[in-house]
Amino acid sequence: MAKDRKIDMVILGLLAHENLTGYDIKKRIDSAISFFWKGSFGSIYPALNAMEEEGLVQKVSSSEEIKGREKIFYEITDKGKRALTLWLEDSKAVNDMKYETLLKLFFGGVADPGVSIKTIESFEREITQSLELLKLYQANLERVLEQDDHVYYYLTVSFGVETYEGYLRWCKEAKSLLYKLDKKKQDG
Amino acid sequence: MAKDRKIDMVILGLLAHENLTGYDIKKRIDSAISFFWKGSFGSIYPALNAMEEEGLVQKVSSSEEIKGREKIFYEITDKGKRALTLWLEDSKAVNDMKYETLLKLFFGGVADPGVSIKTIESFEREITQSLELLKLYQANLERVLEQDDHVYYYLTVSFGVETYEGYLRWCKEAKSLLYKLDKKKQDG
DNA sequence: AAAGACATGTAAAACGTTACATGATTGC
DNA sequence: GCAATCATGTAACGTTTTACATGTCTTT
Repeated sequence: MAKDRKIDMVILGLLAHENLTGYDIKKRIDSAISFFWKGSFGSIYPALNAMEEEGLVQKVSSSEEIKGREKIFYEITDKGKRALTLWLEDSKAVNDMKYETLLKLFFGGVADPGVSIKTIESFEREITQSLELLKLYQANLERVLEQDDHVYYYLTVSFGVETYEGYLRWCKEAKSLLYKLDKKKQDG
Repeated sequence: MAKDRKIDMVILGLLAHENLTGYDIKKRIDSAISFFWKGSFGSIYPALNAMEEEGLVQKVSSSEEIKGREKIFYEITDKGKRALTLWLEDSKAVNDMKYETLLKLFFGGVADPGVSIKTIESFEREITQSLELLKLYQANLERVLEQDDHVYYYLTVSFGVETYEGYLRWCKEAKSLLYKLDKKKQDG
Protein backbone atom coordinates (compact mmCIF):
# COMPACT_ATOMS: atom_id res chain seq x y z
CA MET A 1 0.00 0.00 0.00
CA ALA A 2 1.36 3.34 -0.99
CA LYS A 3 1.82 5.97 1.68
CA ASP A 4 0.21 9.34 1.73
CA ARG A 5 2.63 10.72 -0.81
CA LYS A 6 0.31 12.31 -3.36
CA ILE A 7 3.04 12.72 -5.95
CA ASP A 8 2.90 8.95 -6.26
CA MET A 9 -0.70 9.18 -7.41
CA VAL A 10 0.13 11.91 -9.91
CA ILE A 11 2.82 9.69 -11.37
CA LEU A 12 0.65 6.57 -11.38
CA GLY A 13 -2.18 8.51 -12.99
CA LEU A 14 0.04 9.75 -15.77
CA LEU A 15 1.63 6.35 -16.31
CA ALA A 16 -1.80 4.71 -16.50
CA HIS A 17 -2.17 6.50 -19.82
CA GLU A 18 1.28 5.94 -21.33
CA ASN A 19 4.86 5.12 -20.45
CA LEU A 20 6.91 8.16 -19.55
CA THR A 21 10.32 9.28 -18.32
CA GLY A 22 10.76 11.35 -15.18
CA TYR A 23 11.39 14.34 -17.37
CA ASP A 24 8.18 13.74 -19.31
CA ILE A 25 6.24 13.50 -16.07
CA LYS A 26 7.56 16.87 -14.98
CA LYS A 27 6.47 18.40 -18.29
CA ARG A 28 2.98 16.97 -18.02
CA ILE A 29 2.60 18.29 -14.51
CA ASP A 30 3.80 21.71 -15.56
CA SER A 31 1.38 22.00 -18.43
CA ALA A 32 -1.98 20.46 -17.73
CA ILE A 33 -1.96 20.01 -13.99
CA SER A 34 0.11 22.85 -12.61
CA PHE A 35 -2.78 25.13 -11.75
CA PHE A 36 -4.06 22.66 -9.19
CA TRP A 37 -0.98 20.58 -8.38
CA LYS A 38 2.78 20.99 -8.57
CA GLY A 39 5.83 18.78 -8.57
CA SER A 40 9.58 19.22 -8.91
CA PHE A 41 12.35 16.96 -10.17
CA GLY A 42 13.52 16.66 -6.61
CA SER A 43 10.31 14.88 -5.73
CA ILE A 44 9.64 13.02 -8.96
CA TYR A 45 12.88 11.07 -9.34
CA PRO A 46 13.06 9.86 -5.74
CA ALA A 47 9.36 8.93 -5.91
CA LEU A 48 9.96 6.88 -9.05
CA ASN A 49 12.77 4.99 -7.36
CA ALA A 50 10.74 4.35 -4.24
CA MET A 51 7.77 3.20 -6.27
CA GLU A 52 9.90 0.85 -8.30
CA GLU A 53 11.08 -0.78 -5.07
CA GLU A 54 7.47 -1.12 -3.97
CA GLY A 55 6.58 -2.67 -7.30
CA LEU A 56 4.13 0.02 -8.35
CA VAL A 57 6.07 0.92 -11.47
CA GLN A 58 8.84 -0.70 -13.46
CA LYS A 59 11.48 0.37 -15.91
CA VAL A 60 10.66 -0.39 -19.51
CA SER A 61 13.24 -2.57 -21.18
CA SER A 62 13.85 -0.22 -24.09
CA SER A 63 13.41 -2.28 -27.24
CA GLU A 64 15.19 0.26 -29.37
CA GLU A 65 18.30 1.47 -27.62
CA ILE A 66 18.80 5.21 -27.77
CA LYS A 67 22.45 5.82 -28.42
CA GLY A 68 24.40 7.55 -25.74
CA ARG A 69 21.62 9.44 -24.06
CA GLU A 70 20.19 7.68 -21.04
CA LYS A 71 16.43 7.87 -20.93
CA ILE A 72 14.42 5.76 -18.56
CA PHE A 73 10.81 5.00 -19.40
CA TYR A 74 8.55 3.76 -16.65
CA GLU A 75 5.37 1.77 -16.93
CA ILE A 76 2.69 1.13 -14.34
CA THR A 77 2.39 -2.40 -12.94
CA ASP A 78 -0.79 -4.23 -11.97
CA LYS A 79 -0.03 -3.45 -8.35
CA GLY A 80 0.34 0.19 -9.33
CA LYS A 81 -3.02 0.13 -11.11
CA ARG A 82 -4.66 -1.33 -8.04
CA ALA A 83 -3.14 1.36 -5.81
CA LEU A 84 -4.33 4.06 -8.21
CA THR A 85 -7.84 2.66 -8.38
CA LEU A 86 -8.05 2.33 -4.62
CA TRP A 87 -7.09 5.96 -4.21
CA LEU A 88 -9.55 7.05 -6.90
CA GLU A 89 -12.41 5.13 -5.34
CA ASP A 90 -11.98 6.87 -2.02
CA SER A 91 -14.11 9.94 -2.62
CA LYS A 92 -12.59 11.86 0.27
CA ALA A 93 -10.08 14.40 -0.97
CA VAL A 94 -8.05 17.04 0.80
CA ASN A 95 -7.95 20.42 -0.87
CA ASP A 96 -5.33 22.66 0.58
CA MET A 97 -5.19 26.34 -0.27
CA LYS A 98 -2.46 28.83 0.49
CA TYR A 99 -3.45 32.24 -0.77
CA GLU A 100 -0.71 34.63 0.26
CA THR A 101 -2.71 37.30 -1.58
CA LEU A 102 -5.60 36.91 0.83
CA LEU A 103 -3.26 36.80 3.79
CA LYS A 104 -1.85 40.17 2.77
CA LEU A 105 -5.29 41.54 2.20
CA PHE A 106 -6.56 40.28 5.55
CA PHE A 107 -3.85 42.28 7.29
CA GLY A 108 -4.21 45.20 4.89
CA GLY A 109 -5.41 47.49 7.65
CA VAL A 110 -1.84 47.79 8.89
CA ALA A 111 -0.92 49.78 5.76
CA ASP A 112 -2.68 52.19 3.38
CA PRO A 113 -5.43 50.95 1.07
CA GLY A 114 -3.09 51.66 -1.84
CA VAL A 115 -0.84 48.85 -0.68
CA SER A 116 -3.68 46.34 -0.79
CA ILE A 117 -4.83 47.66 -4.15
CA LYS A 118 -1.39 46.95 -5.58
CA THR A 119 -1.44 43.42 -4.18
CA ILE A 120 -4.81 42.82 -5.79
CA GLU A 121 -3.66 44.26 -9.11
CA SER A 122 -0.67 41.97 -9.11
CA PHE A 123 -2.96 39.00 -8.48
CA GLU A 124 -5.31 40.23 -11.19
CA ARG A 125 -2.54 40.38 -13.79
CA GLU A 126 -1.36 36.89 -12.95
CA ILE A 127 -4.85 35.42 -13.11
CA THR A 128 -5.70 37.23 -16.34
CA GLN A 129 -2.69 35.65 -18.02
CA SER A 130 -3.38 32.16 -16.73
CA LEU A 131 -7.04 32.44 -17.65
CA GLU A 132 -6.17 33.10 -21.28
CA LEU A 133 -4.13 29.93 -21.35
CA LEU A 134 -6.85 27.93 -19.66
CA LYS A 135 -9.43 29.17 -22.15
CA LEU A 136 -7.19 28.06 -24.97
CA TYR A 137 -6.90 24.60 -23.46
CA GLN A 138 -10.64 24.56 -22.90
CA ALA A 139 -11.42 25.45 -26.51
CA ASN A 140 -9.09 22.76 -27.78
CA LEU A 141 -10.57 20.14 -25.50
CA GLU A 142 -14.12 21.09 -26.40
CA ARG A 143 -13.47 19.91 -29.93
CA VAL A 144 -12.37 16.43 -28.88
CA LEU A 145 -14.70 15.87 -25.99
CA GLU A 146 -15.81 12.51 -27.37
CA GLN A 147 -12.37 10.95 -27.32
CA ASP A 148 -10.80 8.94 -24.52
CA ASP A 149 -10.44 10.70 -21.23
CA HIS A 150 -10.85 14.17 -22.64
CA VAL A 151 -14.02 14.83 -20.68
CA TYR A 152 -11.97 14.58 -17.51
CA TYR A 153 -9.32 16.98 -18.74
CA TYR A 154 -12.04 19.31 -19.94
CA LEU A 155 -13.71 19.30 -16.53
CA THR A 156 -10.56 20.19 -14.63
CA VAL A 157 -9.81 23.00 -17.07
CA SER A 158 -13.39 24.23 -16.77
CA PHE A 159 -12.94 24.30 -13.04
CA GLY A 160 -9.98 26.58 -13.54
CA VAL A 161 -11.88 28.86 -15.89
CA GLU A 162 -14.87 29.09 -13.57
CA THR A 163 -12.80 29.93 -10.50
CA TYR A 164 -10.44 32.29 -12.29
CA GLU A 165 -13.35 34.24 -13.71
CA GLY A 166 -14.72 34.44 -10.19
CA TYR A 167 -11.36 35.74 -8.99
CA LEU A 168 -11.43 38.52 -11.56
CA ARG A 169 -14.98 39.57 -10.69
CA TRP A 170 -13.91 39.72 -7.07
CA CYS A 171 -10.80 41.75 -7.92
CA LYS A 172 -12.97 44.42 -9.51
CA GLU A 173 -15.28 44.64 -6.53
CA ALA A 174 -12.42 44.60 -4.05
CA LYS A 175 -10.54 47.37 -5.80
CA SER A 176 -13.67 49.49 -5.96
CA LEU A 177 -14.26 49.11 -2.23
CA LEU A 178 -10.66 49.94 -1.43
CA TYR A 179 -10.68 53.01 -3.69
CA LYS A 180 -13.65 54.31 -1.75
CA LEU A 181 -11.90 53.64 1.53
CA ASP A 182 -8.79 55.40 0.28
CA LYS A 183 -10.76 58.50 -0.69
CA LYS A 184 -12.56 58.58 2.61
CA LYS A 185 -9.27 58.35 4.48
CA GLN A 186 -7.77 61.20 2.48
CA ASP A 187 -10.85 63.40 2.87
CA GLY A 188 -11.59 62.60 6.48
CA MET B 1 14.72 40.43 8.24
CA ALA B 2 12.29 37.62 8.68
CA LYS B 3 12.73 34.52 6.58
CA ASP B 4 10.26 33.12 4.15
CA ARG B 5 8.25 31.42 6.86
CA LYS B 6 4.74 32.64 6.15
CA ILE B 7 3.40 31.52 9.52
CA ASP B 8 5.52 34.33 10.94
CA MET B 9 3.51 36.85 8.96
CA VAL B 10 0.23 35.36 10.08
CA ILE B 11 1.34 35.71 13.68
CA LEU B 12 2.68 39.23 13.20
CA GLY B 13 -0.50 40.26 11.42
CA LEU B 14 -2.66 38.97 14.24
CA LEU B 15 -0.45 40.53 16.92
CA ALA B 16 -0.54 43.88 15.10
CA HIS B 17 -4.16 44.06 16.18
CA GLU B 18 -3.92 42.82 19.77
CA ASN B 19 -1.77 40.81 22.14
CA LEU B 20 -2.44 37.10 22.01
CA THR B 21 -1.30 33.75 23.36
CA GLY B 22 -0.23 30.93 21.09
CA TYR B 23 -3.50 29.25 21.79
CA ASP B 24 -5.44 32.37 20.83
CA ILE B 25 -3.49 32.58 17.60
CA LYS B 26 -4.46 29.05 16.71
CA LYS B 27 -8.11 29.86 17.34
CA ARG B 28 -8.01 32.96 15.17
CA ILE B 29 -6.42 31.03 12.34
CA ASP B 30 -9.01 28.29 12.64
CA SER B 31 -11.96 30.63 12.50
CA ALA B 32 -11.35 33.57 10.22
CA ILE B 33 -8.40 32.50 8.14
CA SER B 34 -8.61 28.75 7.80
CA PHE B 35 -10.23 28.66 4.38
CA PHE B 36 -7.17 30.26 2.81
CA TRP B 37 -4.43 29.47 5.31
CA LYS B 38 -3.78 26.89 8.00
CA GLY B 39 -1.53 26.52 11.01
CA SER B 40 -1.00 23.97 13.76
CA PHE B 41 0.30 24.24 17.32
CA GLY B 42 3.39 22.44 16.13
CA SER B 43 4.22 25.36 13.89
CA ILE B 44 2.89 28.24 16.00
CA TYR B 45 4.77 27.68 19.25
CA PRO B 46 8.16 27.10 17.65
CA ALA B 47 7.58 30.14 15.43
CA LEU B 48 6.78 32.31 18.45
CA ASN B 49 9.99 31.23 20.15
CA ALA B 50 12.08 31.82 17.04
CA MET B 51 10.50 35.22 16.51
CA GLU B 52 11.13 36.23 20.07
CA GLU B 53 14.80 35.45 19.58
CA GLU B 54 14.79 37.56 16.45
CA GLY B 55 13.15 40.40 18.34
CA LEU B 56 10.00 40.46 16.23
CA VAL B 57 7.70 39.74 19.17
CA GLN B 58 8.09 39.81 22.93
CA LYS B 59 6.37 38.29 25.91
CA VAL B 60 4.03 40.62 27.72
CA SER B 61 4.91 41.11 31.35
CA SER B 62 1.48 40.19 32.63
CA SER B 63 0.32 43.04 34.86
CA GLU B 64 -2.34 40.93 36.50
CA GLU B 65 -0.96 37.56 37.37
CA ILE B 66 -3.29 34.72 36.53
CA LYS B 67 -3.09 32.25 39.34
CA GLY B 68 -1.56 28.91 38.58
CA ARG B 69 -2.33 28.64 34.91
CA GLU B 70 0.53 29.62 32.67
CA LYS B 71 -0.59 31.82 29.82
CA ILE B 72 1.90 33.70 27.69
CA PHE B 73 0.74 36.77 25.85
CA TYR B 74 2.89 38.08 23.04
CA GLU B 75 3.05 41.56 21.60
CA ILE B 76 4.56 42.75 18.35
CA THR B 77 7.73 44.86 18.56
CA ASP B 78 8.69 47.79 16.32
CA LYS B 79 11.03 45.48 14.48
CA GLY B 80 8.12 43.09 14.02
CA LYS B 81 5.93 45.88 12.66
CA ARG B 82 8.61 46.83 10.18
CA ALA B 83 8.94 43.22 9.01
CA LEU B 84 5.17 42.97 8.62
CA THR B 85 4.92 46.23 6.67
CA LEU B 86 7.79 45.24 4.40
CA TRP B 87 6.07 41.97 3.58
CA LEU B 88 2.74 43.72 3.00
CA GLU B 89 4.27 46.30 0.69
CA ASP B 90 5.71 43.65 -1.58
CA SER B 91 2.75 43.08 -3.86
CA LYS B 92 4.07 39.76 -5.13
CA ALA B 93 2.28 36.87 -3.48
CA VAL B 94 2.48 33.13 -3.99
CA ASN B 95 -0.82 31.30 -4.11
CA ASP B 96 -0.40 27.60 -3.87
CA MET B 97 -3.28 25.24 -4.54
CA LYS B 98 -3.51 21.54 -3.88
CA TYR B 99 -6.85 20.22 -5.08
CA GLU B 100 -6.83 16.50 -4.54
CA THR B 101 -10.39 16.54 -5.86
CA LEU B 102 -9.20 17.78 -9.25
CA LEU B 103 -6.34 15.34 -9.23
CA LYS B 104 -8.78 12.48 -8.82
CA LEU B 105 -11.02 13.89 -11.48
CA PHE B 106 -8.16 14.37 -13.91
CA PHE B 107 -7.38 10.69 -13.69
CA GLY B 108 -11.06 9.72 -13.57
CA GLY B 109 -10.83 7.91 -16.90
CA VAL B 110 -9.12 5.03 -15.15
CA ALA B 111 -12.38 4.18 -13.34
CA ASP B 112 -16.11 4.45 -14.07
CA PRO B 113 -17.79 7.87 -14.26
CA GLY B 114 -19.68 6.96 -11.10
CA VAL B 115 -16.44 7.07 -9.15
CA SER B 116 -15.76 10.63 -10.27
CA ILE B 117 -19.34 11.63 -9.58
CA LYS B 118 -18.96 10.47 -6.00
CA THR B 119 -15.75 12.44 -5.60
CA ILE B 120 -17.50 15.55 -6.88
CA GLU B 121 -20.48 15.00 -4.62
CA SER B 122 -18.21 14.72 -1.61
CA PHE B 123 -16.54 17.98 -2.60
CA GLU B 124 -19.94 19.56 -3.15
CA ARG B 125 -21.13 18.65 0.33
CA GLU B 126 -18.02 20.04 1.94
CA ILE B 127 -18.20 23.31 0.02
CA THR B 128 -21.91 23.72 0.66
CA GLN B 129 -21.31 23.52 4.38
CA SER B 130 -18.38 25.92 4.37
CA LEU B 131 -20.26 28.34 2.16
CA GLU B 132 -23.06 28.62 4.68
CA LEU B 133 -20.56 29.59 7.33
CA LEU B 134 -18.84 32.09 5.07
CA LYS B 135 -22.16 33.72 4.21
CA LEU B 136 -22.90 34.09 7.90
CA TYR B 137 -19.55 35.77 8.46
CA GLN B 138 -20.16 37.95 5.43
CA ALA B 139 -23.57 39.09 6.64
CA ASN B 140 -22.16 39.96 10.05
CA LEU B 141 -19.27 41.89 8.57
CA GLU B 142 -21.50 43.78 6.17
CA ARG B 143 -23.16 45.45 9.13
CA VAL B 144 -19.92 46.80 10.56
CA LEU B 145 -18.11 47.62 7.36
CA GLU B 146 -17.31 51.13 8.56
CA GLN B 147 -15.32 50.04 11.58
CA ASP B 148 -11.60 49.47 11.80
CA ASP B 149 -10.20 46.86 9.47
CA HIS B 150 -13.52 45.20 8.80
CA VAL B 151 -13.41 46.04 5.11
CA TYR B 152 -10.37 43.81 4.83
CA TYR B 153 -12.01 40.92 6.63
CA TYR B 154 -15.11 41.42 4.52
CA LEU B 155 -13.10 41.26 1.31
CA THR B 156 -11.40 38.00 2.17
CA VAL B 157 -14.70 36.45 3.15
CA SER B 158 -16.27 37.73 -0.06
CA PHE B 159 -13.48 36.06 -1.95
CA GLY B 160 -14.44 32.82 -0.30
CA VAL B 161 -18.11 33.26 -1.12
CA GLU B 162 -17.41 34.15 -4.74
CA THR B 163 -15.11 31.18 -5.33
CA TYR B 164 -17.22 28.69 -3.40
CA GLU B 165 -20.29 29.65 -5.39
CA GLY B 166 -18.23 29.13 -8.50
CA TYR B 167 -17.23 25.70 -7.24
CA LEU B 168 -20.87 24.72 -6.78
CA ARG B 169 -21.89 25.91 -10.24
CA TRP B 170 -19.05 23.84 -11.63
CA CYS B 171 -20.07 20.79 -9.59
CA LYS B 172 -23.50 20.86 -11.19
CA GLU B 173 -22.12 21.10 -14.69
CA ALA B 174 -19.49 18.47 -14.06
CA LYS B 175 -21.97 15.99 -12.66
CA SER B 176 -24.31 16.54 -15.58
CA LEU B 177 -21.52 15.84 -18.07
CA LEU B 178 -20.45 12.72 -16.22
CA TYR B 179 -24.02 11.42 -16.00
CA LYS B 180 -24.26 11.69 -19.76
CA LEU B 181 -20.96 9.89 -20.17
CA ASP B 182 -22.10 7.16 -17.82
CA LYS B 183 -25.29 6.60 -19.76
CA LYS B 184 -23.44 6.50 -23.04
CA LYS B 185 -21.03 3.91 -21.66
CA GLN B 186 -23.83 1.73 -20.42
CA ASP B 187 -25.79 1.99 -23.67
CA GLY B 188 -22.89 1.72 -26.10
C1' DA C 1 30.02 28.16 -31.14
C1' DA C 2 26.56 29.13 -27.89
C1' DA C 3 22.19 28.80 -25.88
C1' DG C 4 18.57 26.30 -24.52
C1' DA C 5 16.14 22.22 -24.04
C1' DC C 6 16.69 17.33 -22.83
C1' DA C 7 17.75 14.12 -19.10
C1' DT C 8 18.84 12.08 -14.41
C1' DG C 9 19.87 12.44 -10.04
C1' DT C 10 21.60 13.93 -4.99
C1' DA C 11 22.02 16.67 -0.77
C1' DA C 12 20.72 20.14 2.34
C1' DA C 13 17.46 22.64 4.31
C1' DA C 14 13.01 24.24 5.37
C1' DC C 15 8.62 23.31 6.58
C1' DG C 16 4.74 21.42 8.45
C1' DT C 17 1.70 17.80 10.43
C1' DT C 18 0.69 14.40 13.82
C1' DA C 19 1.01 12.44 17.93
C1' DC C 20 2.47 12.66 22.35
C1' DA C 21 3.13 14.62 27.13
C1' DT C 22 1.29 17.34 30.78
C1' DG C 23 -1.74 19.64 33.56
C1' DA C 24 -5.47 23.30 34.96
C1' DT C 25 -10.07 25.08 34.55
C1' DT C 26 -14.90 25.27 33.35
C1' DG C 27 -19.48 23.68 32.45
C1' DC C 28 -22.77 20.10 32.82
C1' DG D 1 -17.18 13.60 38.84
C1' DC D 2 -16.37 13.78 33.99
C1' DA D 3 -15.77 15.69 29.61
C1' DA D 4 -14.42 19.38 27.05
C1' DT D 5 -11.75 23.15 26.52
C1' DC D 6 -7.85 25.82 27.78
C1' DA D 7 -2.84 26.00 27.48
C1' DT D 8 2.13 25.07 26.24
C1' DG D 9 5.34 22.56 24.26
C1' DT D 10 8.43 18.57 22.02
C1' DA D 11 9.75 14.83 18.94
C1' DA D 12 9.36 12.02 15.12
C1' DC D 13 8.32 11.76 10.72
C1' DG D 14 7.54 12.77 6.08
C1' DT D 15 7.33 15.90 2.15
C1' DT D 16 8.97 19.19 -0.83
C1' DT D 17 11.73 22.77 -2.63
C1' DT D 18 16.14 24.59 -4.06
C1' DA D 19 20.43 24.27 -5.53
C1' DC D 20 23.90 21.69 -7.24
C1' DA D 21 26.30 18.29 -10.41
C1' DT D 22 26.75 16.31 -14.86
C1' DG D 23 26.46 15.65 -19.55
C1' DT D 24 23.94 15.29 -24.33
C1' DC D 25 21.40 16.97 -28.19
C1' DT D 26 19.27 20.41 -31.14
C1' DT D 27 18.62 24.70 -33.05
C1' DT D 28 20.22 29.09 -34.40
